[in-house]
Amino acid sequence: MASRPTPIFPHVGDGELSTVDALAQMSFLVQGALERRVGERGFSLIQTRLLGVLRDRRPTINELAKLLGLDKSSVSGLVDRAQRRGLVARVPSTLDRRSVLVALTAEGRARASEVSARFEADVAAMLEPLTAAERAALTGLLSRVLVEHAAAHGLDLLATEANSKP
Amino acid sequence: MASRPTPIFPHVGDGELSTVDALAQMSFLVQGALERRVGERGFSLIQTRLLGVLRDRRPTINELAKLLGLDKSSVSGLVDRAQRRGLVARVPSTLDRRSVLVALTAEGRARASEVSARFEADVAAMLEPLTAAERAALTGLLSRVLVEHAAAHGLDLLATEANSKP
DNA sequence: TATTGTTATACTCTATAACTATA
DNA sequence: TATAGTTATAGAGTATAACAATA
Repeated sequence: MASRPTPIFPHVGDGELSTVDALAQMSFLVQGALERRVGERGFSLIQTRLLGVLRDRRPTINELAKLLGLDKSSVSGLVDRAQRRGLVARVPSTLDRRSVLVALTAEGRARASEVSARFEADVAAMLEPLTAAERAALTGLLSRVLVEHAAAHGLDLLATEANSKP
Repeated sequence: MASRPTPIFPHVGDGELSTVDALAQMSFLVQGALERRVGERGFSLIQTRLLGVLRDRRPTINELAKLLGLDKSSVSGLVDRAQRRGLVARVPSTLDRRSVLVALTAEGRARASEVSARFEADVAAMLEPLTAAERAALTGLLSRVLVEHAAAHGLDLLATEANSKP
């Protein structure tokens, strides 16, 4: 109830939380877990996302830029660094000789799986204080928010053309 | 139920979500809102956090490093850039002449308030699909998770010494 | 000797603008 | 002409190591 400032930074305190505060703090907690987890493995968050999107896609640089919300020149450098580490490969497109397709290597796929398994375990551990019923309730509430938000914003977190293309 | 890969990247899809997925996606959504919001104002997330922690503190560089989880050299540069923009000031400590205290300027305080108000509004808007009772339930569940996590990890998200010092 | 803060250096990440090679 | 990708450049953000001033 106190007039504590908005937790723009992580702050797990003692007082009552507003829903906004609780959500903000939870997001910092989850993101922090992810960053720490990938950092242990020598990855950045964006490199991890790159590997993540490549798990079920083989996009062009341009498509990657839309998927990740970055400029194509940023993606070019991102892919350079991942390639230098043996995690991805550039495959020339046969349909359009200007394009290159970016694909995971076996090594990259292995690393992506490791990191995501550990991250899942971290988040699952955070949820242990809740009973199964409570977890289900939480999932339901969050899903409602996510689905409504996606509907209201036309899935603005994803460049949807690239995604809906089979 | 499908074997969709872990959403290491934002992905608001159509299938059922696990609690871990829902939480991860929500955290990306919230962080994305924050990044977009502060980006509009020409701020980075870390600059915003810097302003945030300074709202009720006047820490040394070292204390800031603990609060933000960064090396002191990183904080030195961070403060340099904020100072160049007129958002913070370095105040020489009278107790220890090696130390400097970092304080918000009036301008910095104004910017911090603006950004946090807008961010709160964004998150509140996301929660609109829920009834008041549902929001209360969500808050309760998230608070439980946050409090248990803080207890289990000794508040590892904060450098607690600096915080518990009045 | 130990600690506080800065600086030098190196790397990642990001964007804008200019360029090339295809289309 | 327009598009796909790269490169050049500039800047923020981060860490490690070496340093000066103070304790």
